[in-house]
Amino acid sequence: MMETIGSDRIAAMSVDNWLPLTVRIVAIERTLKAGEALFRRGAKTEGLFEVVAGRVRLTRVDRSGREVVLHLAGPGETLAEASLFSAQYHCDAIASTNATVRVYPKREVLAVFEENPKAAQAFSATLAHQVMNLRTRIEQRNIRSASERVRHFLTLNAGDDGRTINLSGTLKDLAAELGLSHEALYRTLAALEHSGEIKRKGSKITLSKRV
Amino acid sequence: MMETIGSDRIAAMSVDNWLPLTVRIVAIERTLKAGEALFRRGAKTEGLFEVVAGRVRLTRVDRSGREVVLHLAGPGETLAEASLFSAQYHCDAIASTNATVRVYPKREVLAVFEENPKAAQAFSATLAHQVMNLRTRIEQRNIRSASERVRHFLTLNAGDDGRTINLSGTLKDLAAELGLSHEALYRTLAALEHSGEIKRKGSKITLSKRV
DNA sequence: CGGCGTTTTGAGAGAGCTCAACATCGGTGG
DNA sequence: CCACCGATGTTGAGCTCTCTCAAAACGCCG
Repeated sequence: MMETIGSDRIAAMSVDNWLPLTVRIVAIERTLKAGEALFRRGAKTEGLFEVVAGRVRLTRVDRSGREVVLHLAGPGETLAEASLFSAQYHCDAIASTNATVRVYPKREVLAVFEENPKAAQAFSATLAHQVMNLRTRIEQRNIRSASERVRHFLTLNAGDDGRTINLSGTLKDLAAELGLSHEALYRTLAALEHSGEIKRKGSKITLSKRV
Repeated sequence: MMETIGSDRIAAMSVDNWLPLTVRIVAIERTLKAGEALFRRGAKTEGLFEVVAGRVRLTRVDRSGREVVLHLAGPGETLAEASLFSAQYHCDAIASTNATVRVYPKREVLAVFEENPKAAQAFSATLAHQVMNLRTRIEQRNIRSASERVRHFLTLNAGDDGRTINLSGTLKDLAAELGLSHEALYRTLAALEHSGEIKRKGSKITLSKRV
C-alpha cells in the first residue's frame, strides 16, 4: 500500500493476491458518504478493510487539532492491517469521497493465516512494503523546503514515463498529505511552473526533462 | 520495532518471540565498528538482522546530502524485515556505536514461515507494530513547533512512572531523530528546563507532574 | 443566480536554520 | 601529569522560509 496519491502502482495491495475466496465470501460490504468515519481511534477492531470504490484516508489529530494524513487508500487497497493484531484502532479512518468498503472479520482472516502459509507470507510482504513506504514518507517529512518536498513527491509519483503525475484529489488534499499549508503548495507549484520545471494541465503535472 | 531512542519497551521486537532455534543456530555473527556500514541502499539483500549489542541506525541521504534517520535499533531488535521480500535494500544501515549483529539468512527465515504459521504470524504482528510506530513518527514530524515536538517525544518515551526518560544516545543523535537542528534541541530543552517543565540530570530527563 | 469549496495572490510575523564563537568532556600521547 | 584534540554541548544573532490571516477570482451544483 502507499501513502501518496499517485503511487498506487508502486505497492498496490490487492486482496486478490492472498486472501482466499472462502474469506472473501463472508465479507460484508459497507458504504460511506464523504466525510463519514469508517472507524475512530480507540474503537474496538473489527477486522481488515478493503476499499472497493472511492477513497478512504487514515488520519490522526494532533493536539493542536490539526489533521495528519497517514495514508490515503484507493480501490483495491486494504486498510488497518495492523489492527488484526491489536484490540483498538490507533487512528481514524474517514471517507474522503463517497466510498464502498468490504470488511473481512479479524477472526476469519487470522484463521486463514494459520492454515495457509502462502497467504500469511503475502500478508507479511504487504506489511513490509508498507513499512518501506512509511519510511519514505518520513524521509519526505524531513525535507523542510516546500519546493524540495514537492519535487520529492513528484519524482516519487511520476508515472511510467517518469515525467507525468496524475493527481487524484484536490490540491488542498495533497497539501495536507505533504504536510504543507495549501497556500504554500499553490505558491510552490506556481513557482515551479513559472521556472519551467513543470507544466500543469488540470489535474495532470508534467516534469520537464532534466533539472 | 521503534524509532525513538527510549521506547524499546514499547515495541521491542525480540527475535526470541518467533524465530525457532533451528534458524537461530545457523545465524552468523558479525561485528561492526562505529560508523561502519552493515549494508547500503541498493545492495542485494542477505536476510534479517538482529542487533546483539550496540546500536545500528537505518538512514537515507536526501538530495541535499542530509542524513535522515529512519530508525535506530538497539540490542534485541531486528533490522531490515522488509528486505525478506525484496531483492535490494532500500536504505543504509550504519553502526552508530561499535556493534554486534546476527544475520539470519533470508532463505531459512522464509522456510520457517512456510512450516510454522505461528512464527509467520508473530512476524506479521511485529511488522504491524512497526507500522503503528512509524505512523506515530509521521505524526511527530507533522508538529512544527520544536517544543511541541520535544514534548511529544518525551511523553511518548516516558518510563514506567510516566515521568522519567533515559536518553541512550547523544543529544545530537536525538536531534537528528526528531528532525531538528541540534541547536534548536538544545535551546528547547534549556527553555523547558528554565520554565520548570522538565528537569535534566545527565542523560536523564524528568517531566514535572502535570502541565 | 446564490452559495460553498477550491484555487490564487498579498502581506506580515514568528520560528527554526545557519553561521559562528565558546565551553565541556574524554581520550591520547608526549 | 598535562597539553592537545575532536566531538558534544551551549549560547548568540541574523536570515530565510513557511505559516497565518485576508481577500478575491473561479468553478461547480442546486
